[in-house]
Amino acid sequence: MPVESEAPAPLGLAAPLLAWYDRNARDLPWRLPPGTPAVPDPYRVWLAEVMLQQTTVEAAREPYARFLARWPTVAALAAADDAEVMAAWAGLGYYARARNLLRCARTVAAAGGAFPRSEGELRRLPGLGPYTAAAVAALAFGARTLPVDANVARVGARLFALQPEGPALLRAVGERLRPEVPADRAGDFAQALMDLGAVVCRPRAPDCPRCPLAARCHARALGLAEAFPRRTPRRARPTRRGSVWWVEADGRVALVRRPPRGLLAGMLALPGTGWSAEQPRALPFPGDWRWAAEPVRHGFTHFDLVLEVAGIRLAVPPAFAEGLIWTSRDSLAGLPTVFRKAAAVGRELARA
DNA sequence: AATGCGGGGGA
DNA sequence: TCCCCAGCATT
Repeated sequence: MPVESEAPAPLGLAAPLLAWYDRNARDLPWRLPPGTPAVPDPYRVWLAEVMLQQTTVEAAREPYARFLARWPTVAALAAADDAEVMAAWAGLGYYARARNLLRCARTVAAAGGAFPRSEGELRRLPGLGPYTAAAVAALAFGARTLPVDANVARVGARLFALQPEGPALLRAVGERLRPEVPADRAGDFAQALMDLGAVVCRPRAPDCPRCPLAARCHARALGLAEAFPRRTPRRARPTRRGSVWWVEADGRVALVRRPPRGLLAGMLALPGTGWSAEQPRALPFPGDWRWAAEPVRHGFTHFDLVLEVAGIRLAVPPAFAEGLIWTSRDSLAGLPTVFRKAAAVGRELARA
């Protein structure tokens, strides 16, 4: 007998988990009720999964509805203007997702308009990593695989009292839980684990008495549910400073397009200085400027930004920089959050 | 394996 | 305030 068939026997987690899910599934706009025989539209699943990468369910609800209404099919999205999609993504963060969203839509549309069904093929599309490829395969196509997100990783870490962190934890959880995936409800199994992680097996104060898997949970048995998964200490975020300028003329304001790589790549922005540790107030040209009394503060992933805001209103639009985009003062919806904050301040400065 | 990449919701 | 979220691409 070959020794290869070392696949661990299922522990029987699916039955209690799915029974719990059938009664407690969250009502989410991109989800069909548990046990629904018809699989959902792969386009909707994919759109939701990309939007939910490192983004909370609550933050994704409204943008998801907006995107779906505006671009109801992958063909519609593939035909959209880049700037329009980037503007619609403004405020959601991680803007590489929006660029990859478009690249992926165009790839799929060019290939006939149907998403590939296999996890391996999905994995090659722009913006689909291990998680999203598995999620689309399981949720949209019923493939017997398991997407391991932060929820599933936490549930698995506690269930098996796993010590590893980061990518090693994701692998360990996948290896342990994948054999538990039932062939007929792979998508529900994944979503059940996610809901369990979000609602019961929470990062803080897990509600173990309500957990259908509590009797099988090793961390719970140790009285250490909240200690898993191990938390990696975070580094302190440095502060950077800079200035931005609200330059208004004839009801329009000067914007610029940020470079295609790096932070806020390709997004609209207010013109201004670069950002560094120590950056004094600076202006692009002399004039009757007003400085905001308080700077705008904004936290990014790895640094905090303190932005001084200067505003001026002129009779004639000045050409003080390359590539200025003169935009209606009242339609700045396409700005990332940091510039939306600064614009609100600048508009007031130029009003007086 | 480590790092860069946003923003917000909830405690 | 702090923590952490339906991760991915790049190095």
